[in-house]
Amino acid sequence: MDKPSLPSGTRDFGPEVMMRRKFIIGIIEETFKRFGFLPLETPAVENLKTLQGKYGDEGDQLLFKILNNGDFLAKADENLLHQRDSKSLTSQISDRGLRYDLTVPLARFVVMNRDKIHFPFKRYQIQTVWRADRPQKGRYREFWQCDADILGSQSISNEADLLQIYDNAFATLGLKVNIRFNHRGILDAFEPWLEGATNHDRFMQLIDKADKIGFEGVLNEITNEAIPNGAEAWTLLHNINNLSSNEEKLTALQNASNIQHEALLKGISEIKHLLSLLNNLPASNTMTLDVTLARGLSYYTGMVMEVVPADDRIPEDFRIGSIGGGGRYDNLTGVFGLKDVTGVGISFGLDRIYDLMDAAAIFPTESMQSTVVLFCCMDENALSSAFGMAKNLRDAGISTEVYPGAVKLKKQLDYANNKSIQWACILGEQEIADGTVSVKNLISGEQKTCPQNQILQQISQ
RNA sequence: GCGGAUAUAGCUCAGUUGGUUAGAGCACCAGUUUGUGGCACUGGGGGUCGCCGGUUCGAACCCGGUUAUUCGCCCCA
Repeated sequence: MDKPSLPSGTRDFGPEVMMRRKFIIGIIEETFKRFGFLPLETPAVENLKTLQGKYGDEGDQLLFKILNNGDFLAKADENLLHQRDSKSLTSQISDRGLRYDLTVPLARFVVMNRDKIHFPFKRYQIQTVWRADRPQKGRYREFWQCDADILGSQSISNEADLLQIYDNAFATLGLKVNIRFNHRGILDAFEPWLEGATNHDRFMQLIDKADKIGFEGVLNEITNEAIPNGAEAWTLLHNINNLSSNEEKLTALQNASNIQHEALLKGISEIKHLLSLLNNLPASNTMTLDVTLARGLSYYTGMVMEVVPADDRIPEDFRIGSIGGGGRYDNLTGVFGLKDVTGVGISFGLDRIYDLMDAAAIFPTESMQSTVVLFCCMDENALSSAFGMAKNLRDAGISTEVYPGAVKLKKQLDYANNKSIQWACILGEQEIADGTVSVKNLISGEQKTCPQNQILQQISQ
C-alpha cells in the first residue's frame, strides 16, 4: 500500500488548527460586515481565458491548469504533440484553471452582473486561491485570501475605511502591526527623472525589495543595473522615509525639485485628504507613509497599502513578508469590456497571520474551546437520562456531549481531559436511583451531587 | 525555471571508524485502581531505515541514480 501524502504546498488543517483559523476568519469577516461589506463567492474553477494575461507572463506560468475532460488529446494538433510543445499545446487541452486571486473573479462578476449591481459596490470574499509557485516558508500553493473591495467610487474615504478595517481587525486579533501606505502618483513622478518607463518599472521592482535587502542592497542593485539617476532617486526616497512624521514627508516631497509632476501633486493631495479623515480617530496601530512602498508592478494606480507585523512577541528569527496589502486600481473591469469602473481593495493573508499568531503564541484560550459539558454514564441505562439533560443544556446554548457508551470512567474522563472539557456530569446507578447527577469540575477537581434539573446552576457558579 | 539541505516507529529525533536482534521521548493500548482524569510506575503493539542499484565477508551508515519534502533565488500573499 502507498503511504498517503499531500501534494507539496498544500496542508490539512486539523481540528485545533481549524478552531484557530476560524477564530481569525470570524474576526476579519465580522470587521468587513461592520463596515457594510457583503459576501461574495465565486467558483474555484474559472475559464482559462478569464485568468490568462491578467497577472503577467510570470503569473500565467503559475496558473494551475485543468485538463479537459474526455479524450482531450484526440483534437490536439499533431505537430505540437510531436514537438512536445507543452506551452502551445496547453490552449488545446485545457480550457479551465484554478483561480489565482480574488480580484480578477470579482472583476468578471461585476462585468457579468452590471445590471444588478448598484455602485458603490462593496463586497468581501474569503476563499482559497492557488498558485503553482515553489513553496517555501510562509508561501503555499493553496492558500486563503480575505478580500474587501469597493467598486465604482473614487472617494478617498474608501481608502480611509480600508485602513480602519486593517487597524480594527488586527486590534481585535491582538496582533500589533504597522500599516504602511503610499501613492503610486508619488512613484510615477520619478519616471521622467529615471528617463523612461522601462527604467521606472525596474526601479520599482528593486525598491520593493528594501524590506529584504535593506537600503544598501537596493542601492547596489540599482547601481549595478545603471538605472539613470537611480541611486539619487533611491537616496531621496530613503531620506524622506527617515523623516519622523507623515506631514514632514509630504513637505519634503513637495520641495523635491527633480520629481515635480502632475502625478506627484495628485498623490500628495490624496494622502493629505486621507490623513485629514483619519486624523482625529484613535487607532491601535501605527499608520505611516512609506514613500518606498511600491507593491509590485501590478494594476495599482493610486493609493497602495501594506501591513507588516510589528509585535515583539514574535520570535526574532521568524521573518515573514507582508500579511496584507491592497490599493486602488483604475479601470479594474476594463479587460472584460466595462470601462471606467475604479476599485480599491485590501486583502488579508490568512495563512501568514495564522503562522505569526502561532509563532507568537497569542491565540486566546477561547479560540480553542468547544465542548463545555461531557456526560459520563456508568451503565447503558443512564444514557437516556443523559440525553434528556444534554438537550436542556444545548437549548441553553452550552456545547454538550454524551460520551458514546458506558465504557470505563477513566476512559471517559481521559477523553474530557484531552478535549479540555471543563465539566463532567457523571451518572451511575446511585445517581439514577436518586434522580441526581454528580457534577465534577475537571479544572479544580471539585465534585458535587445535585438534582438533575440544577446542572445549569452548578456550572454557572 | 535555478541552487542548497534533509529522508530511520503514528509524531519529534538519536544511531559510534561500516559489525550480532535498529533505539529514546511523545502518542496509542493494557495493568497497578470493577465509580473518578491530569501525576507516577509496570508491561505491550508498532520499522522494507524513502526507492533502485553499486562497493563490501557484512550497509541505516560509503558511492551513484531516483523520488519526495524542505529552505533559499526569481516572483509573490
